[in-house]
Amino acid sequence: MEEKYNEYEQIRREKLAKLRELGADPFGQRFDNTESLSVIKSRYNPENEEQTVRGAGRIVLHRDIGKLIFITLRDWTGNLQIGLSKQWLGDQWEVAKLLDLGDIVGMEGKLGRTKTGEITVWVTSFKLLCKATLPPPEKWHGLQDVELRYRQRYVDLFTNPEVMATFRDRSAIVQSIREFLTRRGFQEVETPMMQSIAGGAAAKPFITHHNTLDMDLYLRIAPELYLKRLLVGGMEKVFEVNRNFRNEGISTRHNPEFTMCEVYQAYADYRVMMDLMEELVCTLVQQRSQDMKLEFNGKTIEYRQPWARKTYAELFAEHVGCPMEQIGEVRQKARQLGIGEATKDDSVVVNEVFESCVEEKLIHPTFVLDYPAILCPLTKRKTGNPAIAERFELFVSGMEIANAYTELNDPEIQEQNFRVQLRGQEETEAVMDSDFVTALKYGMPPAGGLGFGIDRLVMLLTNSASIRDVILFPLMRPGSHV
RNA sequence: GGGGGUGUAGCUCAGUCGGUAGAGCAGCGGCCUUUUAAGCCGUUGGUCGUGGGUUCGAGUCCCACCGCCCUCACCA
Repeated sequence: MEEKYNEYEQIRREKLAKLRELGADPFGQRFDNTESLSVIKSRYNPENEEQTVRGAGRIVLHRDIGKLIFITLRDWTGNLQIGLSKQWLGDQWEVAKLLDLGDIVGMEGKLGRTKTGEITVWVTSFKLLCKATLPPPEKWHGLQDVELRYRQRYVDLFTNPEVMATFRDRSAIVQSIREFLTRRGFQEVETPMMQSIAGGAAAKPFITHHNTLDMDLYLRIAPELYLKRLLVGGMEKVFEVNRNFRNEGISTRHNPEFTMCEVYQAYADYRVMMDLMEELVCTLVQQRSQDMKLEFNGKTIEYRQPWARKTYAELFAEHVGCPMEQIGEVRQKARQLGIGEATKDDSVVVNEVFESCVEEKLIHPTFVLDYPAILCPLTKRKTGNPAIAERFELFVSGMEIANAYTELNDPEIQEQNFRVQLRGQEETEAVMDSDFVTALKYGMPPAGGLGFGIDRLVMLLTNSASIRDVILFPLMRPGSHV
């Protein structure tokens, strides 16, 4: 198939041939014994300007002033200026003159400074490691087009250092979470991503098909029911960090695939998980803020402990203005809010009013506890009050960050809750996970369970307004641009 | 799915009342051995998202469609 090259590509492809004539491989080989550019920079010592250093990176700025070329190299630790002089390079000078923005080079030289004080590697030899045949975006503004940034994240990463920083942060956060839990004796496990029954949450699943078994499978919407099977099996403290898939709307807070951390601890309850969550997040905040305050969406969030802990009913009365039990008033409020309440159950109306009146008010970390039991089919009821479930959600900046409960371990109630849930669901999803009920019949210790979305937590910790800014390759429709 | 916004050179962006398509960066040619978004001189580059329509004439007005962003709805 004949390919069409634009002006830039054509010119750079011509340079490939020139480079080969000069004996330079435009798509070079391994380049060993390098140090990162920021380390090289930090090694500068005015007492010793003869240190030999070796590094590699991409050309992000290029100033050719004739017989001397200044280049700013970038690797994922930072930028470093190098100077290439005709006087020092001999045969390689011809190659140096063919270097372009975007090329990747390895170099060796003496670490010194220019007369204006810029730390600079005076290059004694270099190797072209990869010729870029497409030009990078504009050097000052970088890549701004949001669509292109998501579709061509590889360009976004090397042109916009703050994007690289966000994803390095994300990686560090996930690592810290693993360390935090592992240090407390939790064991990381992996449970099925492909499930024959999509359980553990109420979301629309993605469907896929196994050819040999000739059966449909669901990409999981939650790992919960498998992790609790492990509690039955005798694993006492487990967690899993992995993807969930939900076939629902996309927004600044929702991506169809997202990363979830779920944690289960035998012999605990939701209050234990509340303490665990508070400590975990504070540990993460502490690693990036001296005063336990972080900016998010233009607001300063105060993470200093202790965090607010309020019941669902308290918050309802406080922000809606009437007790949740007074269903007549609640329904009136719902109508004011434009919620079509007529055909809905009381509990659903109450919850919708709660979601639209209360959640957005919870800016600083707030645990909302003791939800109406009807909303919580997998949760143990409060002792002495079967209408209330031992469940909490954590809100920060109006965003649901975590969801946790004392796990229901009574197989009879569980089966009953499943049956209630099945009513009113579509046929494809209406399958009872009877094996899970069987597991409970063998006996699951009382336990606390906790789930939190890694992506949203990373948003908070990195002050990212959209979930797409913390997911390397957010889902996009196939585009025609690229 | 509804509402609002947006799409112009490789990138970042202007484009007035409907009247020959613009700048900066990048590129190409030239000068330059200490530049800092290097500078100076010259210069190439366009299916104005796509398809229709109105008009003597459309980047601009109208209709439809496509992508993206925001928002609402949906969302245990």
